[in-house]
Amino acid sequence: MNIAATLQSDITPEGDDYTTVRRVIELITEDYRAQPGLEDIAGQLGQSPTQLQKTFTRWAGLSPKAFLQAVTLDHAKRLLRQEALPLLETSFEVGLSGPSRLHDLFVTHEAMSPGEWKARGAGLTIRYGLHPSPFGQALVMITDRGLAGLAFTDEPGGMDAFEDMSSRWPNAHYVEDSAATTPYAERIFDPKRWDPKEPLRVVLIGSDFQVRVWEALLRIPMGCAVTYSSIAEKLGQPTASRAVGAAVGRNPISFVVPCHRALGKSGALTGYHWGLTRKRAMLGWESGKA
DNA sequence: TGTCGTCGGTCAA
DNA sequence: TTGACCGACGACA
Repeated sequence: MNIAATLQSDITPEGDDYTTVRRVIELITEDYRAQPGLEDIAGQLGQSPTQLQKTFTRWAGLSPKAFLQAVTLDHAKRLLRQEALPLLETSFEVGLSGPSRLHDLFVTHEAMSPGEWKARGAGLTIRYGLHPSPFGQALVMITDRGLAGLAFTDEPGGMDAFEDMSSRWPNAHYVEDSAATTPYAERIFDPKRWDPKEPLRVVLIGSDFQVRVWEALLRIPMGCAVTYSSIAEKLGQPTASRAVGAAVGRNPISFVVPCHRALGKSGALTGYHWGLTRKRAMLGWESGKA
């Protein structure tokens, strides 16, 4: 078995686990007033509590109880209280002093020129592939300048995600090439391989305002969260929180550009392009890794 | 809950 | 350039 195949098999169980995790999140959020216990949830999924325990530990390194706690409103509010620190002004280097930062995914980024953005991807070759991830199937898109897109889907063929992404750069040339995208997928979802010495290269394709918002998101450490309005403030446009929300929503490299760490002022998750359930899952997963 | 003010982004003239 | 339209917001009753 070669190295790539080994890594693939490392990732796959987590990918399968996501189906279970997703159902659990759906159950507790649909019915959170009833506060279903572990036994109830396991029963509804046709699993034993022990099985469920194993699934969670494998997926997030977290017990189901800790995970359920991590997706509550209270927890979101706690994350926001940590925001009192001037997180967004913290550079990557300075941020290294915080322990959780050491586990974060390190990224170098460049933005496309406005001309390239207006051309809607003309002259650009985008290679893509569908890969298992802890949050369902992930559609990875790369250019020769680095990672350009990351989307999620629960559909077997992932066509919904592909159409969503390709409509952003309709003039680009798309080539299915999962051999090329596999190394990216393996790295992105494996915290053990997040290495400041070898930052992940990403290319941000968007309008000027969008790119500034996405850069701000990249400065939020793992396991932390900020509000839309605080991003607007940091950008020097304190009244633009609503526009920030719209720009965050257009983030083409979800998870890597951590749009799931942006919350409403009340701690409410407010929205997520790839589904609120996935946003909860990401926050829960991160709280286990941070 | 609902409503309403506000401000950028986007797209079509 | 302009104007219409639309939010992953936020404040308030």
